[in-house]
This record gives sequence, structure tokens and C-alpha cells, in this order.
Amino acid sequence: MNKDRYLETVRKSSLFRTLRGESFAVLMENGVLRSVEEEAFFFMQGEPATHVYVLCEGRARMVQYTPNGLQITLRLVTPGQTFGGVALLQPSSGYPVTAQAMQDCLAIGWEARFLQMLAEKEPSIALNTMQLMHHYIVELQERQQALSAARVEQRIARTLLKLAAQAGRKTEAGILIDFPLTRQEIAEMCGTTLYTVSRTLNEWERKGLLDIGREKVILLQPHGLVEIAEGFE
Amino acid sequence: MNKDRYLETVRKSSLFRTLRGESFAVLMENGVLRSVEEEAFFFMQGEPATHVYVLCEGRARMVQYTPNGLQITLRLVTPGQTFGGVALLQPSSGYPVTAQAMQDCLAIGWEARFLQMLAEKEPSIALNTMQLMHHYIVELQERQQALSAARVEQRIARTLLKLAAQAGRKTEAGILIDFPLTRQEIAEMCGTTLYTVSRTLNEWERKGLLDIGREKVILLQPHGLVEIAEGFE
DNA sequence: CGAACACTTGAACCTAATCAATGAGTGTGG
DNA sequence: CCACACTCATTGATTAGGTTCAAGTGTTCG
Repeated sequence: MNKDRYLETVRKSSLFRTLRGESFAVLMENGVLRSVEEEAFFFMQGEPATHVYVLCEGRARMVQYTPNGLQITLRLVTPGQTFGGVALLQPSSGYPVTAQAMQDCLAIGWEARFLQMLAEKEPSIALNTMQLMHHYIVELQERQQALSAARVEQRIARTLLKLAAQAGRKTEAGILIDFPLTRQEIAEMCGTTLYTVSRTLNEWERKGLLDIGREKVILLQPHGLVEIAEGFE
Repeated sequence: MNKDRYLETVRKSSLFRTLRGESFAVLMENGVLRSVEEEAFFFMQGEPATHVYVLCEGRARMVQYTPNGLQITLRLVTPGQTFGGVALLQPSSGYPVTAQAMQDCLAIGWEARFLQMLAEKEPSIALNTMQLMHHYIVELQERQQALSAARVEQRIARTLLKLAAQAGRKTEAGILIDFPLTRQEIAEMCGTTLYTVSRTLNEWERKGLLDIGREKVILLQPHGLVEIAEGFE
């Protein structure tokens, strides 16, 4: 049962970090390891929300499909993060988003009913859930601002900065966004087209703000991006 | 102590509807009636989040100001609804939005610390909070879709439909949005300009979908708007 | 009546989407 | 190892949707 390899990941996850001893053991016993390969789905928008997951390996994204068939990426999930949290609240209603693996993924999942039982003994789970939701709300509000009030340049800058904060790795050159990321994917995160992203990134490279390559972005002057993101131009 | 006039409003509010007897009495005792006149603020973005409110009379909006000075209206609050809910979760962090009265308002407010105490005796408050947050999240996600994937026409249509659902009154002619609402305000809700709103509403009036006037909108053919909102057309 | 406010409408402008063609990098099989 | 296919990316030309600016019409209210 190799899910024990991820004991630490779960213990540090924002949803369960307050669990100790017995409760934690019960938790791990009831979790089910699930592996999903690149491009495949943990769950789809609209499906009954039955499970809550903690990602252990890989990278996933939460996507929403619009009536027109366009897709927008709401957020990325990195190891240690929780997703599918709605299942705890409204098991009856479906997942409001689709969870898709961007790389081969491993995650541990729990049935909503089990977690609800556990939450009765461990009220901290409910508190943690609220914290998570709160974070998520703040994030959504920021994003909303970004989308409704900023021009594309600003949106792209914000997206890159957020990605760097979430998955950046310092190298001697600058901050590398530490996984393959196509122009198309960036575009879906900030509500524009891959063409505009391409043009913009190239312009910024010319200005020395970035170093770009195939599925690669390195931030050389994060501060310059911050200025663009804030609208100081 | 005329806040007792609003006993029923509070008893039906989504945050406190599960409270009975003693707890409810304590609740009402600790609530403070606050009146805020048109255009004035309950609280401003960034201020320490100390109070949670239930609106009793009037109409308020939750606004966010962008770095550029633009403002966007995140949601409208109608009597019986809760606002300032973040105070429960992260009293230390500031309010993430500004609450402004659109008309003269009356609301009852509680200190976050008091509610936290009460929540320990009445776990249903925590549950209700989670329900509220969940609703809010779903709403934000819908809105995000609306903003990132739809053209202005669709956004305006959605905004009107949502307003009608929230504050519509059936008349013999159609659904009247039951409070004064300027083109500017509509524009701020869907991230466009008053000019575009004006043009669009007039076009729709010509098509017979609406009946418009000064600070007045009546939906004559809601179904037609739904079609526009969904992107058929 | 006059001033402030809400709204309308035309014209110029501009951002970013769209379309189309091409180039660069990666991987696979013969 | 090279040829082919495929995906990712760049770049130019065109265009549409919306913003912005400016001028003017109604309305309401002190």
C-alpha cells in the first residue's frame, strides 16, 4: 500500500494539517490512492460531487467550460493542495468545475460522507475548510478584478506572477516557472488568445523582462512585471 | 430599541435562520442597529474586518476598486442578506471589499468576536457560514465565466437577468427591476461603459425585449434575454 | 428658471481577436 | 540518422467590437 509514501504530503495539506494521532491514522486508512494520467480527468463539471482530493504528485488544473465551448482555467493545483472541496458542502450538487491532470498525477481521495463523519469528531476540519474557502474567495475576487478592469497586458503579467509565486523555482538567471506551459494554457488562464500571449511575451523578452522558450518562461525582472500588472505601464 | 422591528428579518436571514430561543435572544441583544445614508459606507476595503451585518432595509452594493481607480460592483445586497462575512474568518485581515449604501440603509451588525463565541455553542452558525460561502463561490465562478468568455451584450443580458431574479417585481407589463438603477451602475456591474449599456438597451427596446426609462428597466421578454446571455443569437 | 443629473447618439480611435501563412522544436519509425 | 508528422510558436494583415470624446436632449429638483 504505497499511499503511505505520501503521509507527509497529507499531513501538511491545508485541509488536514491539524489532525493528529488516531484521527490521522483513520484518515489515511480511508483514503484511496488514485492515479490519473496526463490530459485525463479526476472529475468533470456536473458529475455528482463524491470525493475530496489532496494532490500528491503532478499538476492539475480546474477548468470551466462556457456555453460557447471556450474553456477557462480557474486555478492550478500543486502537490499538497486540496481540490474537489465542494463535495464536503453540497454532495448532492455536482462539481462546479472539471479537474484535469496537466501531467501524470497521483492524488489521495476521500468520500465526502467519510469526511463529514470525521469532521464531527474533529471540528478543525470544518475550520480548515472555511479557511480554504476563504482563500479561494479572495483569489476569485482578485481574479475578477483582473478580468474586468485590466487590459490584456496586465492580465498576462498577473498570471505570470501568480504562476511564479505558486510554482516558481529560483535559478541563477531568474525565476523559472517550473513546468511545461504552452501559450495556449497561459491564454486560457487570463482570458485571451494564444496569439496575443505570444506577441506580448516576445515584446517583454525584447525589453529584457523575460526569457522565453518552448513551453518555458523565466522571469528576469519580476518587478517590471509587477509594474505592468498594477497598471503603471 | 427599535431593532426589534427587524426580528423577523434576522430570523429569516441565511446566517441565523437556524437559531432558536435563548441563542436567538442573545443574538438580538448583542446586535447593534446601524443606519447608513445613501452613498455612504458601512465599511471600506482594507479596513479591519470587525463586524458582520444583516441588511434590514435599503439596498447596498459590494464594490472593489482597482489600482486604476475603476470600480466594479461584485454583488448587490438586499434585505435579509448577510454581508461582511469575512470578519468571521479572518478578523485580522481587512475587508476585501467596500460596502456602500445605494439607498438609505438600516442594518444590524455584530462583532466578529461575539459571533465566534456564539458559534461555539451553536455549530449551525458555522454550517450556515459555509453554505453562504459556497453560494458566493459558485456565484463568483459564474461571474468569472461571464467576464472572461462573453461579449458585452451577453454580460449585460446576464446582469439584467440576475438583477431581475434578485430584485424583480412582476407587473402587468413585465418584470420590473424594483429600484432606481442608472446606466452607469449597470455598466459597473458588467465591466463596461455607460455608453455601451445605453446603446445596447436601446437596441433591445427597439426589438421589443425591454421597456426602458430613466433609472428604470422592465424586462418584457426574459426568454429573449436568456438566449442572448447564453450566446445563441 | 437654472443647474445638476441621467441619458442618447455620432464619429474617431484603438485594442485585441481572427485569419492565414510560416517557422522552430520534438518525437517516431524506417 | 534522416524524413515525416505533429505540436508549439511567431508574425503580418485584416477586422470587429467597444471605448472614448464630444455634443446635445430630456428630467428632476431646489
